[in-house]
Amino acid sequence: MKKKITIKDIAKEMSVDPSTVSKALRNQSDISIEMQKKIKRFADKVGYRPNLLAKSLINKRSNILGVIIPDLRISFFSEATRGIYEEATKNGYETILLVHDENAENEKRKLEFLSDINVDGILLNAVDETTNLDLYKRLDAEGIKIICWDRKLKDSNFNSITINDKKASFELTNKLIENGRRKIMFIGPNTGIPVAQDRFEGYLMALKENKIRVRKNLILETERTFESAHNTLYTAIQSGADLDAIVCVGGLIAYGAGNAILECKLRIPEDILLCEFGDNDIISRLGVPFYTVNQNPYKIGQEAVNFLIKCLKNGTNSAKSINIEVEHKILYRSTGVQR
Amino acid sequence: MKKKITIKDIAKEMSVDPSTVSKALRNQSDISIEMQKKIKRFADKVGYRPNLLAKSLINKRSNILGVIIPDLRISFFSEATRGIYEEATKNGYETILLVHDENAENEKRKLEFLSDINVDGILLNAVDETTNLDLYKRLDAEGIKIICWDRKLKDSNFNSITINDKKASFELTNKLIENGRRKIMFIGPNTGIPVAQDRFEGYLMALKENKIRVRKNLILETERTFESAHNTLYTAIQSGADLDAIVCVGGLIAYGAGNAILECKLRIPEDILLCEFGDNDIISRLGVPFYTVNQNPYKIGQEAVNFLIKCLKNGTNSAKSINIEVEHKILYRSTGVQR
DNA sequence: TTGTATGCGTTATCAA
DNA sequence: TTGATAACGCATACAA
Repeated sequence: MKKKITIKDIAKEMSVDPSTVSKALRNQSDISIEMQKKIKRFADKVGYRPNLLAKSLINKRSNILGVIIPDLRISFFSEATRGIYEEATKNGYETILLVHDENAENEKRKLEFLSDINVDGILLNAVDETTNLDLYKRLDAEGIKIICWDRKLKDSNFNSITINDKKASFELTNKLIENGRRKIMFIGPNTGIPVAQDRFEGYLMALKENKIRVRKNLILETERTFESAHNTLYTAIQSGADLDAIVCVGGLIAYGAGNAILECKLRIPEDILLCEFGDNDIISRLGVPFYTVNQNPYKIGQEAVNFLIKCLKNGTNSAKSINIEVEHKILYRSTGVQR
Repeated sequence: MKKKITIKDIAKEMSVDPSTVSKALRNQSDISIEMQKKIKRFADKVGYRPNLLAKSLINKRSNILGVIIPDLRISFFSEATRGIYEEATKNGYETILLVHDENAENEKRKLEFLSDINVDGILLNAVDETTNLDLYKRLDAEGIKIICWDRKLKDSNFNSITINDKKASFELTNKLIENGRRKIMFIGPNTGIPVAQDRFEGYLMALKENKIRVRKNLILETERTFESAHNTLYTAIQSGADLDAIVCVGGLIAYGAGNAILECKLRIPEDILLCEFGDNDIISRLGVPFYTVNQNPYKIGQEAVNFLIKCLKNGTNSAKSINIEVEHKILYRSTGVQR
């Protein structure tokens, strides 16, 4: 096993002091150009690479950003993640990606890990807004900048970047009403995730504006999983729930709900219009058309990184309750060639 | 900014030596149970968390695994990744995910990053087998275990875990022939990626066994991107290529190829049968049925981790030319309820 | 312009 | 059973 070459090794080989090597490699002006060149050439030849752990132990900065996402199967998250790492790379940061799977315990472990390795900042798509709030705050206090994207944290003041969820949901629900639907169901989690609340409010607004009565049995609560959404809706339909459209808060929920609808031998879109947020690939598996809110995931990712880096550069607080809004689009996805 | 609490801080507060604290926290037997309890209680109270950087600087082990994948949009990779991190977590390892986007330069940067932060091992889905081969070997020499999954590296001896690509491709092509197709196109990259070679060989085998002549103009070369695959096939069809089925080496290629077919006003599956490897969500966007090879991505991920951990535990070499084979399934994905 | 000493947070090896 | 010291790889004041 060939040990990795260190500054010490180089220093010994060249009979100079380690500090001289260290300085030379970082273009410190108090080392002669001659010496700098000589040392750099040698370091290059032997394939020297600085140990990031040691570096950031001293610098208190790692140039690493952590990205926490709920799920890899949801294309909204993977697209946003692409925006994040491409933009981060451009700016000289390395990003590492972690998945919490809608599980607060997982999220906690991931966050602590990121703290343990001293990342500079975190781009967070949180499980919910309450469970790990204290931890978010602790990390913030430790100096790790946190930017929330897609899901904001209402009762905290972390900066965030999202679409206007309320407006989008309002527009989406209106589209359904324009299509002649009046028995519109809403299905989402109710664990205090503001993004779900905003979408719920937009839904209510649209109903109200169109003088459609809100019916309790058309409002369903589910976890953000295929199974939960599927079972919840399946049971509801079997119990006689009467709907002609359904607004789903997320992609996995829509996939589960759509599956339940088809399983109940109802047709999409003839009997029930299917809607979701995120323009997610996985819905296409159902082979039916659907309404969706395209959230510009790539752009959300890019802007989230830029926002974070700005905070890092300025050393300003990342908890100033600033929310950046990215524009959205309501789309109807039918099958066949597109994009 | 509240600084993170360290062992030194605890030691000072409790008027003991840092080394005592260190030992107590790690249940070293030479510290009295009394003392251990007292110290642990205090550490807990103040929310002490060990600094992983400092730890692994000494231990030469980080308990971190790096996972490098080509693309997040391809569900095969994301499913495999789930298998990886769930299994890794079970075994007390943290995994960090990096994406190379089929770009060797990216891959190099990611690999060096992983080396720079001293990960214990890497689960690699390589860009190709030649470009960064020296780097793979260097990392291996440094003691970082590397396991290849999905794509093996033919001329090296890194352990790997894949399906039997040749057999799968043979079976897949045979299915097409059973369906009455004779003008079967093959489209894939030819940058020395063995997985593509094996699949190509399987395709050739099936043709041969069925006494179908291999036609040069039915073998197309493309990069692993939507655009490249799309343009390549579009041009071929416009130039009069005559095919009634197409075997695509990967998901993005199939997506691009399928798109080109539909754009040329040809029907899938009536005019052309579409096939791919990986059972990828993104194909569903086309809204057409397709043949696919399900590669058991979750299982590949799990077994890859277990393989890697075994190497780590035993301290055995990870380059012994061992290949683990995971079973595959040929599926026909039509739209509607499924899974 | 170069070298020396010290420290980042942790652990291993001694000595007490 | 506990404490002192050196070390991991690197960086930075300061001395030479």
